[in-house]
Amino acid sequence: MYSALYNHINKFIDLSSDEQEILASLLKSFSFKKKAYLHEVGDICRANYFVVKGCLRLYFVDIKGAEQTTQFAIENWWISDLTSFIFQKPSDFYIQAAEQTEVIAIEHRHYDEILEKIPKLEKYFRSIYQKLHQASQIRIKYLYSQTAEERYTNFNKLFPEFVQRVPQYMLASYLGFTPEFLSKIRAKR
Amino acid sequence: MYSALYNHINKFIDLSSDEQEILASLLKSFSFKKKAYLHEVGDICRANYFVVKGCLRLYFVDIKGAEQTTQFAIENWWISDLTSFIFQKPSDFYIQAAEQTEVIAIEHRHYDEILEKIPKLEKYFRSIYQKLHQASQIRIKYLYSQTAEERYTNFNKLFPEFVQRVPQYMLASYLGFTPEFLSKIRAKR
DNA sequence: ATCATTTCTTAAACTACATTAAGTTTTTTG
DNA sequence: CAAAAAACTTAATGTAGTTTAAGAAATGAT
Repeated sequence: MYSALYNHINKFIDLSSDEQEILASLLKSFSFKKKAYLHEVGDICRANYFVVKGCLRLYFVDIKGAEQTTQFAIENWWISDLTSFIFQKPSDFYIQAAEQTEVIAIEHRHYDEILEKIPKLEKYFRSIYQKLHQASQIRIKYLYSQTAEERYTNFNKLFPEFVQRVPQYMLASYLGFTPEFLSKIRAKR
Repeated sequence: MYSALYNHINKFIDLSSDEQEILASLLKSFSFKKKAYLHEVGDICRANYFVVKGCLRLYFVDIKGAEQTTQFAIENWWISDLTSFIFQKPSDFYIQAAEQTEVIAIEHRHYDEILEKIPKLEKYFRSIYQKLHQASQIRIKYLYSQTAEERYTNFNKLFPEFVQRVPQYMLASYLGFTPEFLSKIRAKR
């Protein structure tokens, strides 16, 4: 039970078995079918989700009605709409399963409690958010320095397996262009 | 000494005076003139910087030779090239003072030490990185959903004082367009 | 105050990518 | 395994924003 998360946590800190037990009492597992929603626009993002198996995506629908995927989370990554999660206010985003997905969830009412009862986890989450911030800095740099085609080529080189996992239209919006343009890029090869 | 930082930290946690003393022994203050570099491309980002007064920017020079500003930090924000700072490897970025700026610095060799000696600070930095991640999520959403003109109008509405503080060419690149286009937008009004 | 430097503006020509729309292929479901 | 739904492709047309280049205005240094 929850061993995927324990293994991940233990890469950063050492949890005693007492602490593991406390933690276990405050977690929940969920399973989502492909295309199921963890929450929709207007809902409150009730939990911070750790992906055990599968793939989630965070997206919104823009003014023209197009889905814009802004984040993916695969195995061992956390995902949530943080603003909605922290302040428990309605989200502007959807979180959807891009594949059949198993998650471990920390619900909002247990988030502070977990950190109070197991202060060591502050270090774990500090590390997690630090990594997320690092990833953002790199992503923003790519968005600002490369053309659409370069972003695709580069992403494909860095994460070839991942590119196979999700529909192209999700990837296109994540990389900041239209599915039609992605087709065009691919046709060139 | 360092009171700007203590005040900020105390919004998140309570530091004892013992802890403040330990912390003080591991911090350094620096002052930078407008346009001075905290580090340049190829240098290692030696410290994580807390802005006491003034404004810093993180930017890189793209393949066409244009400066792309990817982050600003004003009073009470932290800034660094995290990848370079954490792994102590050469940076792809410049960090430059956009104004005469006073900072408090945590140098890399003291970063882990500070967190070990004052574990409470894990919570502080968890909160800081959590906020930064939240800001990134919002920023990415704006980048993906608004036109250049909307981004400018919106930013101007949210941070009117800040828009006055930095040259337009820095703002233009931060918002993802050229200075010429910004002039065009402004001419419309 | 004056000169040099930096920043901002204007406008014409250009281009990377979006839009629209129709057709094709692949995947899902009963 | 057939029908429906979802995902992908192609191509013509359109446009938001870039590029280039020159001049004007603001700021800084002596």
